[in-house]
Amino acid sequence: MSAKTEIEVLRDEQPLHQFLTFRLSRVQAKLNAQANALLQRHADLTLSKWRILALVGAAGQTRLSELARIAALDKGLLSRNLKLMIEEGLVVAKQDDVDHRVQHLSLSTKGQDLFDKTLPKMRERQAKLREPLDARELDALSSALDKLEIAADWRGDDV
Amino acid sequence: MSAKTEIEVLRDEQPLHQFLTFRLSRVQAKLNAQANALLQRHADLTLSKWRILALVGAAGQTRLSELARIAALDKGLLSRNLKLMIEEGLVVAKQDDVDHRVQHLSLSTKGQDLFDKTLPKMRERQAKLREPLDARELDALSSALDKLEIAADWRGDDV
DNA sequence: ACAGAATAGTTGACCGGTCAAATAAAAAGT
DNA sequence: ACTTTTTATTTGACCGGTCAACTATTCTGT
Repeated sequence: MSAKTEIEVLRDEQPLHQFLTFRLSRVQAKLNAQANALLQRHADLTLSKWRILALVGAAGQTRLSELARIAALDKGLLSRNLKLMIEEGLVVAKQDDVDHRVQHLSLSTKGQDLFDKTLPKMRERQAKLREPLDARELDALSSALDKLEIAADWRGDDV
Repeated sequence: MSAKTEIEVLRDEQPLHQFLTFRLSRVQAKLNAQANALLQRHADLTLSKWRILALVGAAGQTRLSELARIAALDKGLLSRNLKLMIEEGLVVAKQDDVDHRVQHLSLSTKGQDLFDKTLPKMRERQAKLREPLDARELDALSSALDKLEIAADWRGDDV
């Protein structure tokens, strides 16, 4: 019984393209491209901008740091995108007059309109994506994502 | 019964940060960072290089276009990374002598060694990631990924 | 045999996301 | 009051991934 090389084991038991993370990143890339195409076509938005639009909209009023915290988005990314969106008149920023560091962010009417116009399309997409999944799968997927997210925080110092 | 605005509906029923795709991209970003950190620490590899190493290793002998097809990786990405990996002596490229366009790729001994050295760490990580998931969840996650990948190919021309 | 399509791979341009440093203001400690 | 630390945001540098254009070679159809 000769020992198998790692490569043979991999080939036999779990080809790379079945690694959870590998598949995940493929799927995610595709979803990303899909969303970007959809947004471009309907709203002249990038995915990042759409997310920020939705986050600001849902929050009603926030600040950059809160968005970064809640959505785990990069501050730099937020700062740059918000700057653009403010220039485009989608978001309004109002300086706090007690703490001069913070800006209060909210959607302009234009931003709300764009959001209201776009959301149904995105909802429809979400529905299309969920459609092939039954309730049990959705549920399991959801809890699996939660657990993966937690496991992804672990820095494997012992491995 | 006043109609709710889209924003209210969103807030009530399905906040953005619960959108499947949003969570997916967050989880994926974290997993990515985790993998990169692990690889940096143990093997001086990027995630892309590791994947290519594993793909070439598992295939035994391939060509760029085959990798692109199988793994749905970008040709440019592959070309650049392979060029580096060939320089680093991890991969050997041998020109086909009938079709002068194609290069046959395989791992060098050094590449194999690196792969054999790294795979257990990566496997351990995969195991750690799967660990908190029960069989039902793993199963659902797997089939959900397949279904999502299919659904992600749909370009919503009717939406 | 030859023109045009297809295929393999490389390269350049660009863009989004990430990280770290810089700036600025406020809070906390002494 | 004054130095240090923390917090909020901006900016610069960089890197990976994507897309399109380009080169080189082979295949196909007439």
